[in-house]
Amino acid sequence: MARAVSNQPTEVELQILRILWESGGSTAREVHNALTEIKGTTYSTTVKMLSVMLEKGLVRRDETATPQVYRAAMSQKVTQKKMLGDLIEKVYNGSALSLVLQALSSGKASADELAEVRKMVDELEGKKP
Amino acid sequence: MARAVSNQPTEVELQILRILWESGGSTAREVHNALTEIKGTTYSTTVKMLSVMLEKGLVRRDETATPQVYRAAMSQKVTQKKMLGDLIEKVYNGSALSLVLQALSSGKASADELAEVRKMVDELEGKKP
DNA sequence: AAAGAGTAGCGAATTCGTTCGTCACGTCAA
DNA sequence: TTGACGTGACGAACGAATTCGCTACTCTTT
Repeated sequence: MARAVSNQPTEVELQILRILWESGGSTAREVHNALTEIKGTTYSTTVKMLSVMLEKGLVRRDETATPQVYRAAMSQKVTQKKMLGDLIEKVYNGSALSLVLQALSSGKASADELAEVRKMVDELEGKKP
Repeated sequence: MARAVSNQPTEVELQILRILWESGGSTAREVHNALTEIKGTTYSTTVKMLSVMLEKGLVRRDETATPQVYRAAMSQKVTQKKMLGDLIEKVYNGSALSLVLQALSSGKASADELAEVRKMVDELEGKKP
């Protein structure tokens, strides 16, 4: 048998989604121009990927426009939350806390960033005292 | 052409690793017993997966023991960090901060957990005043 | 109208992940 | 010793992901 279909976007799909999130909407050509810089694949591949993603519902397209314009079907934020939740579930045994602690202790956080995290914690604690 | 090999463990591989992390080391039979509860696959499949993972270097095995004992080649913590870093890179455009903020704002954090996060922030700030 | 250029779609080819059937071997009890 | 049983190794098979070649259209431009 084969592996089950993942509900998560794959590697390349994610790269394309990032391009679309940044642009807000692009033609196949525009997506290709951005994609080929990091992947070196052909135009044909890009178009195929877009059509696959269309079938999966990952992107929508405006067919009235010429050339057609593609947009991400889901916002970046929603997608991030989904994938984050998935990681927490599958890799952190459902513990968001240990993920957060590990992300912080990775040592990449600047003072400013730590301050932001603190602010967020303050806010959340204010809501449930 | 086909897709490139990912350096990250796949879905099933991850499930097996979690079993091994928890047990600290198991025979194929033991892994299978745990795996079949969530997957319903055959013993043959489990053994095959283990041998694939052995080739990939995801697990080691003690061949002197009978039956052979498998252990995860990498600690859970290291694997988590790798996968977390990957997610940050590919989904959060390299910003650990936005991942942390999103994880916190998901609203799943209890008061105790928030306190732990605060403690971590305190510690980190203490190191770079 | 014919040539040129870009857009879109289809299907084939390739590799990976996953699953399983089957065979070979070793051990242990009857 | 022989038969039952568990362990382990292959290789086949299938679907998913990815890549690309080729064809068909649609506009321009000459």
